[in-house]
Amino acid sequence: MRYSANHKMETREKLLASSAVSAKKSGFSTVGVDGLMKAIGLSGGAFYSHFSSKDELFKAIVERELAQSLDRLSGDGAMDSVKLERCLKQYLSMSHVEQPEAGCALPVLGAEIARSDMAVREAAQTWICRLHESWARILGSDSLAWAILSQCVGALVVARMLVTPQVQREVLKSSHEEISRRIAEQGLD
Amino acid sequence: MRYSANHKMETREKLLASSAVSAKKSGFSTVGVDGLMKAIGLSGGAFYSHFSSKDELFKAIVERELAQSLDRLSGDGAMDSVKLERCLKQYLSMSHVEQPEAGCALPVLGAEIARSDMAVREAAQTWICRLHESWARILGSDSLAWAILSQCVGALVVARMLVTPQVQREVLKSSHEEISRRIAEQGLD
DNA sequence: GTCTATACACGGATAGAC
DNA sequence: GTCTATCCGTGTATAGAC
Repeated sequence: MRYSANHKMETREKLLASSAVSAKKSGFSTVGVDGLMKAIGLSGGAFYSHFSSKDELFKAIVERELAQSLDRLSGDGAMDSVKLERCLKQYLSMSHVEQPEAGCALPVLGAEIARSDMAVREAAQTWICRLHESWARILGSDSLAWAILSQCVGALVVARMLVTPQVQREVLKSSHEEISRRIAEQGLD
Repeated sequence: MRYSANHKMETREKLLASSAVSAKKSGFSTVGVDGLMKAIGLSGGAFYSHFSSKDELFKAIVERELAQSLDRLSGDGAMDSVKLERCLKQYLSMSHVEQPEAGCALPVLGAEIARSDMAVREAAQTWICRLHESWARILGSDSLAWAILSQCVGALVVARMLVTPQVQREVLKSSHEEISRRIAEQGLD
């Protein structure tokens, strides 16, 4: 073969990483296959050697992104209140609001995932539930884990719609305070 | 004139209402001008007698939707704990999850609003801040109002990504419980 | 596997008749 | 104000050469 098996893997990985950034920046339906390929220095036609359709790419992006989020947010198993606080601070930060392309996929792609076919949503559910389980274990409460997860996602969606940095900051700070307060009340396992 | 001034107003209103439904169902960038006009029984070309561009329509949709949300969620001024609970129950319900086209625009259009130009985001900010003020007055806390607003939006975004109704219900119920508990602790003004 | 070329549908927007 | 026709760009996807 003129191209090594390794080459294909590497190209696929580059495509996934680059496409995830583009999708989080501009929305997945907005970006075209041609643009996604050009972004990694290839032509549009080469796309279909890696994915049979754009939808299949989306599923792969969602899986990759959420696996990464699980990694970032669930920690290495030993999660104490300090690490938890650091996690929250990073998620509910202005830099996260300002750089959607580098952050969590749920606030940006949530609506698009919700409109996708079953394959994508099943993938999303699997990873979201893993994320939830991880937090529920740390917090000692299934309900609280879902509530905090929702609130974090919502805070970013709301803050990103706004124009004024001060108001954005207020939104982030409010969720951060309410969550910290609730966790302090609850105590960790 | 062959068409009354009233006719234009009515057509514009029909277009706005119908387009909002389409946008909430399929995403604004996904739907085409032609489809939006056909949905109210007109041809695509007639669109530009009402809006100079698709973006201008989006701004109008956002304003109309958020004004409506403010109306639904802020109540008529006299908001007691019973009305508040009814509001939350409706927002965090399975029918709201299942029928995005009939519900709040923030969870569905939030990401698209965030990517829009300043005109749209300024309109969004104005109405979101009014909504916040209304809730803050009721709750007696700016911070709590932002936190609850974010959590409600986030819960819908998260629930809609999922496939299994039981998990969706759990997400909704968790946020509902946490919010009710927090409000009970806080007390109303 | 990647390229160029292409088929084909649909996007937003405009022009002129009624 | 609405229609039909049209311009022009872009979208996804495929075919065949290398």
